[in-house]
Amino acid sequence: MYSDGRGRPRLERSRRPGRSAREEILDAAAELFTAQGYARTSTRQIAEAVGIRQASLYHHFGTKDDILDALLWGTIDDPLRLAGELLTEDGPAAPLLHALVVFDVGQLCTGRWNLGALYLLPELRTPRFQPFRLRRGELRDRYAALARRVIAESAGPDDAYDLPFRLVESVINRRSDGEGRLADQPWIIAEAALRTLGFAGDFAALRTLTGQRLRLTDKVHV
Amino acid sequence: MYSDGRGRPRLERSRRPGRSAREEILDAAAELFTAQGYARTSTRQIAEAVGIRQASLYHHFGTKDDILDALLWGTIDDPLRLAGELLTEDGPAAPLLHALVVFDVGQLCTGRWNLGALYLLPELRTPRFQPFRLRRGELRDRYAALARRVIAESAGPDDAYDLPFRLVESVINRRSDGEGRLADQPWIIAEAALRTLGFAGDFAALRTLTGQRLRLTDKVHV
DNA sequence: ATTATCTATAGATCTATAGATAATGC
DNA sequence: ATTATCTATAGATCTATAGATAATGC
Repeated sequence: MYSDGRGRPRLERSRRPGRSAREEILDAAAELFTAQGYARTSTRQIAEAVGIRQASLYHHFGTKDDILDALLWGTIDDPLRLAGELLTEDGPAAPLLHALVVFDVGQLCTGRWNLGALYLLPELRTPRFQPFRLRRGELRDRYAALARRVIAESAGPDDAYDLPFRLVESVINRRSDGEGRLADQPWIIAEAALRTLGFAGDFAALRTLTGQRLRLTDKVHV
Repeated sequence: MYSDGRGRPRLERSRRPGRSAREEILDAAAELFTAQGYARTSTRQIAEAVGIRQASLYHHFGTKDDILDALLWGTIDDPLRLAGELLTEDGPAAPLLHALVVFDVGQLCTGRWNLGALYLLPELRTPRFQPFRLRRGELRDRYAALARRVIAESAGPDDAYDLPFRLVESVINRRSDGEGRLADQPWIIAEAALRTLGFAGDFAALRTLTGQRLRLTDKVHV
């Protein structure tokens, strides 16, 4: 890896966290894209937020949409892998879905920027981002698979299988609207997701179970 | 009202529904803004979709964002008024919230375009659209007021008051993702909203009640 | 006279490329 | 030699305005 002190010096001191110029750019772009949207954010604005010249961005990213693409992929890996692991487990599905929701909402709520807002950008509907859309569709499918198991166990409504995923998405809007204590959201949403599926078991027990499980996987994954 | 056959003739025949040029423009802009977003839709594209020249738009709207503004206000009036009326009613709150959700989701699902997607545009966070944001905040507050009544009646979770509104919003994403039978959504979401509040009553009875109520208000409002 | 369109364009962007420059590494 | 920055700019937009034109209404 080259990057430390190589190349012509910048005119300004860096203003961003991140070990490399690439990370600085991603941090600045994340702030601007989530706040203003993609189209309204110019490459000049991103460069200014980093403390470099507009053209210098193109040493690290080939095009503007490569920056958005890099941000998007960074958000999907962890929940997708966790969902895949949980699906392989036997036994009651409610604790599995509970843990997935708590983890995913936690990630959406605690990030430095509201990266989930990137999923709402109209640019994502263009062909450029189809690979990402497909990958996110896989995550939605895994939510649905877990949800169907919970419905079967709880004799819940057959048509509710998509709601847990949608409830998780809803925290993006909530965070954009600047509402509520975000720290509570994972537990609120996880409980609500199970309720929509007809689950009426012991939520307090689920909370402790999920707490244990995520502390465990924390060490492995995060 | 002047407009029929007055003014210089267009070069092309109109391609859009709508009695006035203004309505044609709004229809074209609705299609393009919901599909591509606001920033990526040029005034030239809108004009082409109508069958007029780009500059002719400015006879009907002062600026591009006046077009978006007009679309937004057209979506909020009916649900806001219905929510206000329902809040004045006494008796159990569950049927009131049920009716509001069914109506609102129905409107979001059956429109010619997915107008709810306009709420997700990053441009809405600019000061230009603050009046609209405030108005939509009122609708959210009315949902929350009804939800709190349902929670009190059902001994549900105190922190779930925002979820019905968020579940209604979720059909926007669902429709954007092109998923599921939209005709079912009002009933699915209304039931789910009540479940998140701890309501465990007779959903079949609620469906018939809401059916009657909305057929009634249909005659008055829609 | 009034209205709704048209043509033409000013002025302000914005992305990406070309090529120079100032560091470090070998 | 390699790297990361810089300066300068081409080329392609896009919004909104100015002013002409072709209808109808009075």
